Amino acid sequence: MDVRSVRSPAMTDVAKLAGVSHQTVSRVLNDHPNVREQTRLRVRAAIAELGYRPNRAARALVTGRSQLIGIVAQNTTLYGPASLLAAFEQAAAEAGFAVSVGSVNRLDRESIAGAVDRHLDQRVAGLVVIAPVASADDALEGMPEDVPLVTIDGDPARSQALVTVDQAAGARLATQRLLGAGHRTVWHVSGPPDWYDAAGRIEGWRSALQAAGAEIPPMVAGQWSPSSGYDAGRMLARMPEVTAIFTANDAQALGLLRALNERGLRVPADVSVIGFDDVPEAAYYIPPLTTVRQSFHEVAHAGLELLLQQISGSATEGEQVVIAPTLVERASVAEPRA
Amino acid sequence: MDVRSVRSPAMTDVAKLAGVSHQTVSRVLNDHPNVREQTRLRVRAAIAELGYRPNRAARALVTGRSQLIGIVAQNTTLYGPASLLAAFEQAAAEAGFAVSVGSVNRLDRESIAGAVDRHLDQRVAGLVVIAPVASADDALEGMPEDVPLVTIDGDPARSQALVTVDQAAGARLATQRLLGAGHRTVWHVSGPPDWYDAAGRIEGWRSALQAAGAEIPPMVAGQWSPSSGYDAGRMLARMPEVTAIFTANDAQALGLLRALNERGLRVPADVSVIGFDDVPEAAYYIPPLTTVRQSFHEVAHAGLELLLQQISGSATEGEQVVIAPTLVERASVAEPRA
DNA sequence: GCGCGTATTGTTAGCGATCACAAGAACGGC
DNA sequence: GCCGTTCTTGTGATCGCTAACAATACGCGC
Repeated sequence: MDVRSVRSPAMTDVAKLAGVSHQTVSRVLNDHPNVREQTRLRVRAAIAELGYRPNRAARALVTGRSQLIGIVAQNTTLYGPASLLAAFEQAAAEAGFAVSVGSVNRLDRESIAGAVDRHLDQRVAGLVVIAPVASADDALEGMPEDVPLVTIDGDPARSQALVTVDQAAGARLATQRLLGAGHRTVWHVSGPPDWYDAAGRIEGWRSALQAAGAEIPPMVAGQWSPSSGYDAGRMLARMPEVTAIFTANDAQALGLLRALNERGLRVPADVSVIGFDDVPEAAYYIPPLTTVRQSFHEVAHAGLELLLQQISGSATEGEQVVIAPTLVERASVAEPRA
Repeated sequence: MDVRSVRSPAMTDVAKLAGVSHQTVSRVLNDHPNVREQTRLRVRAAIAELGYRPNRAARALVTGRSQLIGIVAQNTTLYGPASLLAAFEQAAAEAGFAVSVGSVNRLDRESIAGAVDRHLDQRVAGLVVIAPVASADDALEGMPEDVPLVTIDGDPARSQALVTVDQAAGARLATQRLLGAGHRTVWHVSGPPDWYDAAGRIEGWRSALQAAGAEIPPMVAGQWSPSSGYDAGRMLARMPEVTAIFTANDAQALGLLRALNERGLRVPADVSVIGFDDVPEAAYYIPPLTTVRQSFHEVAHAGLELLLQQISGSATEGEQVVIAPTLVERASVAEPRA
């Protein structure tokens, strides 16, 4: 009696206590139909009494699948990826899956492939890859066919399961808002054009101008960083004809706002600005930033659902989900001065 | 010949190809000493030829330990936690470990315990818990003794392995900088006082004032959010005697800057401000924010090292590591007006 | 009463690694 | 030439679970 077992209880211990075979315990655990209600209860009681928890490694060994979902993301320090990651983790936890992260520093083929490989090592049940540039998509080319895969932000032209945000629609929203306020045209500080997101926003901006019959000014090519917004701002501040600017993200807008401020230009009185992302700080920029919000929560949920469908084998081939962004009105847009 | 095996190769396949027993393959894989060099090479070649990768589930089953590290964090959307997570993931990957995240929404006992439990289910090799408030520490009380555990930001009074940033030192740095610029005293907008970080910053601020013989003004209690900085700013802006403010983090400082700006106060000409965190955007606030930087990279590395020591059994009892923050000078500090 | 289908439970055989132990080879000392 | 070490390799059991199959019980129709 005094000799307490050091190791945690296994299925056979539960079986012994409940007076059944270990297989019956397994059936109860996996909700198999053909178990008598009374037996099921007895097993449940034994499980509770022993504080038994199934050994996932053993299960993974025999089924060949773990309850782990791998996620490959880049630069998870930034607001966007970090939010996506958090949303994913939460959604997965609700579905009984754990999430293993593999962040990469660069989005080249090699880095991505390495991260994917590490996850495959762990025998993940499925894989989510955030592939915002073509090179990341490319790295997925040689993937084994049999592991469920969902791509986020990837190339819609590929036939994988994919979740994206309709960047062009968001850009159109922003551009139309500025045109609607009476601006003759809208300037755009872009993100790195090899990113799908940036390309989509450029396209949406262009198409909205075109549809409105407005002049299409040259695009100012930038990066995602505040510093590139700052640089663009210094340049645009010298051009009096610039009265409305749409930036590819909020960080850029922050830098832009500072550059305009330094040059003595007031936002929105002199220049109107719209960003993209709706980071938590955007409401406290000077002035509060009107911006486009993309719901990472929706993206994560849609992505997980697609993945779970594949895992359970009920997947429709190459399904794609597109999430619509929305415009968040704050105080950085006004009519142009007469 | 044409019948290609569907399943991935196992150790016995490698053994057969190399003409040795599976046990010898295992020895090569685990770098056991007593294997003849020639044999080792033959096995390595066979491994490469088959593209063999060991099955972690099988290994975990027999050893009782996975190559997974669990990490419990709150609100991983914020810059601080997100950075810590990313740094940890990277450090762990270098050491051959995968990282499983469990974010929690609230820091109460129950949430933390739940996240810990889910990780224990996965049979993690070790656990990192970010425990910035007492309730999180409390949740760790009932933890099984045998799983390696490192706490980040926890209570130094407890005897666990712990990594913290010396918040008080950082606050002293900021306060002394402002006093050094000639301000009679420094006001402080605090974080939620039940957070260890916030408490440390309050204490450092107080002690620096005390040491300098400066008057200690009432503390303005805030949250971590920009809105609380904004609220504090609106109040402080009405008080002409306020010339120097130290905020508990950069997000607060952002809100504060906007409130001051709205009231027509210039920073740093009228009021000097120092923040805490050095978020990437801080350099692009208006004006660029002088702030205190804590190196998440160092924290993560120290934490992982402590954890790996425990996992390998070479741990010194209850070791604690303290990381020193540094001051980052920008443009939000100046001498007070005469 | 016999046969058959269905619900419930048990038995056995792996999954793919590690561990403990044993066996054979090589080598030096007497 | 025999014996005891040390180095190297192999054998068999085992981890805790699920899958496949077997066995038993029960009910029903003829």
